[in-house]
Amino acid sequence: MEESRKPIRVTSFDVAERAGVSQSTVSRALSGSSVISEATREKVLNAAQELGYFVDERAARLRRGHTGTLATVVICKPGGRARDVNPFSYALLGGICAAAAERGLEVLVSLQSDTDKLFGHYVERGQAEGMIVIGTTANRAAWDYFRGVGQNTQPIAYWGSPLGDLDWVSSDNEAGARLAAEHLVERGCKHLAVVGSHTSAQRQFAERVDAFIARAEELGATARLASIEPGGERREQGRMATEEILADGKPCDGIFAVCDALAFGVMEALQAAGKAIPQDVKLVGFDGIPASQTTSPPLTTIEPDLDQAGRLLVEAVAGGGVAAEPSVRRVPVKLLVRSSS
Amino acid sequence: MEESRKPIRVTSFDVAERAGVSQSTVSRALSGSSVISEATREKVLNAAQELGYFVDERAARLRRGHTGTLATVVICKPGGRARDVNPFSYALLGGICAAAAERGLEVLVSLQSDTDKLFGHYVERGQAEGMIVIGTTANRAAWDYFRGVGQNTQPIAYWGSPLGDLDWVSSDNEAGARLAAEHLVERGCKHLAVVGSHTSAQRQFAERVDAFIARAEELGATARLASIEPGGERREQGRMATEEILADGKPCDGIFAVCDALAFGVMEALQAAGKAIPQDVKLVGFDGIPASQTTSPPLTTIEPDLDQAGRLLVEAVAGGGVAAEPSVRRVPVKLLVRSSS
DNA sequence: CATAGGGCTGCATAGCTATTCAAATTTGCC
DNA sequence: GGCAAATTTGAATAGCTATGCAGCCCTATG
Repeated sequence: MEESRKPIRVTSFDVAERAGVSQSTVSRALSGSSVISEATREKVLNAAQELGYFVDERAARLRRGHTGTLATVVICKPGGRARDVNPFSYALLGGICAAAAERGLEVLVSLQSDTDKLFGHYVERGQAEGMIVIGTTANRAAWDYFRGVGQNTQPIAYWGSPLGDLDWVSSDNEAGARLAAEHLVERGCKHLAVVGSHTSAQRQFAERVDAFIARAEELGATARLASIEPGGERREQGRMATEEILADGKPCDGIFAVCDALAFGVMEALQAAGKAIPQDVKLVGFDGIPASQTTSPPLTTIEPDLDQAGRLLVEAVAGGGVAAEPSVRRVPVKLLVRSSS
Repeated sequence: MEESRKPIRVTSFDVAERAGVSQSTVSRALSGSSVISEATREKVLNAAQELGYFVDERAARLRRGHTGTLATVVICKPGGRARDVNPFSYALLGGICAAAAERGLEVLVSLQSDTDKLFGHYVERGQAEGMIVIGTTANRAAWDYFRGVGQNTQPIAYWGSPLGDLDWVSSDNEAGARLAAEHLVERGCKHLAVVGSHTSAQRQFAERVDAFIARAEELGATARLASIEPGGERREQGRMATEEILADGKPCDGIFAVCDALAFGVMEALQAAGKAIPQDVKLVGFDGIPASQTTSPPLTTIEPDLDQAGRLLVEAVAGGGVAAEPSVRRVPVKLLVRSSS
């Protein structure tokens, strides 16, 4: 019963015949070429409409030599479920899709984690004109692989790599951390702590830590770093770092967690120790993920503009002036004041 | 300075020449055809490697007549930011990507909200062999549009439509609601309430409500529906419905919110009224979004398996036996017991 | 040794569009 | 009215691959 499976495509020749013109004219009329007279264009448009014609992108792309597509790779935790992907990555992906749509580009998405199945040759295969690689996971092998891909595939942009020197676009970590410090001091904190780390593998975190401490001291507060243990879950890391802060006896009335997931752990530890938030200790996070709204109290946080982030990434890949400005582009951030501070 | 921009592609002819065979042999060797001898395949593979050859998918797809691609449309709130897209939609998208990858398919993603820019003719344009349309937003015009698209575009599957009769795949609402009822009764609740609605536009919710009430009564508990006001934010809807429950004087020691976002509002209202969770009132949500972990107390919820959901959606579109089983496929759910119950 | 048959490979082509170049038509102007 | 210029259209082709068909070579069998 493979009967009516005859996908006889309506081609531009069919449209041409019906409109009484040539195939070239159809092509030009439909792609909006200005050399076609209005009368002819109308005829063609009608014929196309009546026949239910759509341009065959397969052929068009072969002929044009490009696809108008951007490949986006999301690097995730190996063996994870769809639910385990960081909500931040998803939201950033959303920003990329929106920005690409603004420029009339399609987006090809691929979640990659299994180190033995990595693939990044979309440009070489003619499936896309550029690549964006994002993630929040320290899947070293995967990032290394895509750094390698980037050597050959020119139009490429990264976000969130743990490799330190790879990102083209990132949150404005300095501005965000300064906002956090200013906010906490303004709220009356004198003795601050920042939960984060200062390794080269986490340049994002390091930038936040440095800027926070610098700004806090500038404003006359003390500020110390509570380093997280490498490996393990963020929440757990936050909890442990906080316990350390509480244990060493030094006063602490304000904490900046360099990402929201850490802040959740901080909150847990503080509340377990009987500290009231924000009365005893004020808390600020970073990233503005959705879950930061539902904590109790809701978490004050630094929110990068992910639509803007998407735009910068897409522009870096599809735009013209990439080479002109090889420095890291910074995405503006906003202080979201909620009840934890 | 447009000098060295000469994208002289390495073609299969180049590989053929280098390997000393014909282009057809190259094509066959690289696509794993079994008629090629091992010796020849090796020669070809080496030549391809040395030349850095990649198949030009543009040409291959034109020739083959198909693309191995699935278009996925995420319907969102008009005018929203990337952050405003429901985390559930994102996670489901992740499940779809994973499932597609399992079957060797590419995924083309597009977020759509602006009613005047809707587009769903990826199949007709030869960009994909099928479509998946998902969302959690009652963007009527958008859903209507894609229902129309589905009339002509055969391989299509939907999730989350408010149109009532459109979905091909959905959570196992009945099983989930029953689990919730059983759990609450088991925990000692006698007087239950369900926060949700019973309109045809929200078939998902209605199914959960019905199954919950039926199962609760079966187990000897009372159960009543607290309807949410149409329109407005979920959290707010949950808050208001809960206030109603508390106001009418009837006893209530357990609440089932038909989605997590509603549950957040319920929690807020309960705590504002001085009710302790879970001591005074136990609470269960539905969806298992990440934010349900960070509430205080963490929310017990019904979690659909989104990887499985992705598989069912992809199978519905790419698999063989679609027509054979036109009924709605149900995605298994799991009770996630946390401290709110 | 002759022949059949199986295993591999090459030739030629189709798939549909965008675009170059030349041709045809119309317009403008004296 | 006639000619140059401007506008609009058409014919032909390239883009690269996958595949049907035919042919080649080598082995096995009688």
